[in-house]
Amino acid sequence: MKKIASKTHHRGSPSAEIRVLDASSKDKIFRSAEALFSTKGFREVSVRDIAARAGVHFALVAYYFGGKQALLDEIFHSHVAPLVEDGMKRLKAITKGGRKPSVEEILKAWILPCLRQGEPEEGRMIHLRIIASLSHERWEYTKKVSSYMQRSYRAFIKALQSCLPHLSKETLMWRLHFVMGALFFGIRQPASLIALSGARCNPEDLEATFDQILPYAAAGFRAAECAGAKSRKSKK
Amino acid sequence: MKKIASKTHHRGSPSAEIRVLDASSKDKIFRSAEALFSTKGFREVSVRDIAARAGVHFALVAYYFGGKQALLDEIFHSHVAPLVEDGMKRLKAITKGGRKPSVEEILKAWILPCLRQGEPEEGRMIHLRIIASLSHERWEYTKKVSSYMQRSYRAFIKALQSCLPHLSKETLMWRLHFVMGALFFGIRQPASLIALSGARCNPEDLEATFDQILPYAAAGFRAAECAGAKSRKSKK
DNA sequence: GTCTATAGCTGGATAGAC
DNA sequence: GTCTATCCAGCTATAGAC
Repeated sequence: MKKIASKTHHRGSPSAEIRVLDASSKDKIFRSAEALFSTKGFREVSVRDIAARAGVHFALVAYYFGGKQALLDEIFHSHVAPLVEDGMKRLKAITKGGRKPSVEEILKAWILPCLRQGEPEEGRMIHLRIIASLSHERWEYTKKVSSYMQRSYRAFIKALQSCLPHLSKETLMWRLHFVMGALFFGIRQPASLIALSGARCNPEDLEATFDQILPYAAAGFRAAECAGAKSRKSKK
Repeated sequence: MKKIASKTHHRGSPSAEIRVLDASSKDKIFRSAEALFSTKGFREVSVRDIAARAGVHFALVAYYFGGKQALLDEIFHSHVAPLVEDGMKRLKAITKGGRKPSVEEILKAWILPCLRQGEPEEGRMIHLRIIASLSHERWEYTKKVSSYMQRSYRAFIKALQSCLPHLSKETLMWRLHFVMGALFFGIRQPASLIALSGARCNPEDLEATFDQILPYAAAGFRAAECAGAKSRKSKK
């Protein structure tokens, strides 16, 4: 409603990058849906809620996007794709010319895109919450996120392997999974830590989250392989 | 339908501990609801689904439990309370007589109740999924979990503090939060790691999860305090 | 204790007026 | 491009028959 320098969210138009003065109804719906989905998830939010928050009629959701599900898909894509791109870009930057980065550097390149470092404050929280909350809700989206991430995920595992060669690939995968869990959980459930810590820690402060998770995760990655790791790779 | 040695799930009856041959309709509904809520969440599951899976008529849900929400509350309570109890018991056991346990021991006491070590296999996954999925869905339940956990949480933080005295309380709180995130995420979204790892790691294998997370988290806890931790305790 | 029937609500989609 | 009116599906809950 106030700031209107918005990216278009259409995958089909690579030409038009930034379109100012685009606070059309369509745009308002899109932003409203982002905000609501990110806090409440998909099922909890009705088309009517979205329209109400955007100040438009709910019929317009179907008119512009084709339906609730289609709207979600568009939002989802617009958020996941840059995540992967940014991660790959950062990884390339630190491995340029065969250079071997430290664990910290690699983790930083993995974590920062999740926290959308560099983006304007207003959209950052929404962004991660979308990913966290949707992948927590709908199985299809977990699958989608995973398949989107495959490429960058493999590259990161490879990088980690070359700087922690004594660890098995499986262990590295587990540990990277733990990092994602810590990030997503913090962002999806800030209330939990806020309540338990008596408001002394706040996961909504993304800088603090980063400062805290990096040394913790880096040290965790450097831990020795656990005893039974190889013997029971996948028991089930 | 097969094994019927079930605990009663009524908080009001502390006397009757185990009641065999209780595979009544009420019990079937309860179990069915546990299974469905744990995999799909609350909103995604209808009373009709629950009844269908239990093989009874959907009207019975209201008859026995008073409604969908009340059923959920009962399930929820029956799962969270033991979690806290078990954690406290384990913590007491390792600190008995003023003994100072290691980080590993403390974390073990925190993690194992979450994974319900010692319980029969069939119910373990359901249990944690209930907590993870509900606290991801409804804000009230995050609040409820938090308030239930306050007591044991504080005790654990205190124990950690006494064995890692160089770390601030805030840092310990962050790190314990990361552990919970890793656990919950793994259990709620096993598909994610399974897909990304090409089925080489499986978070549904709770023993593997434990083996993997313990050395990782313990090493993470031992990491030095991050530089900016004190200065920007809670910026926001 | 169990099921039928139904009331009453919410929400997504759409045809058509403006 | 926007809104009205309406349809229809699916849900919870409940009164009352068996």
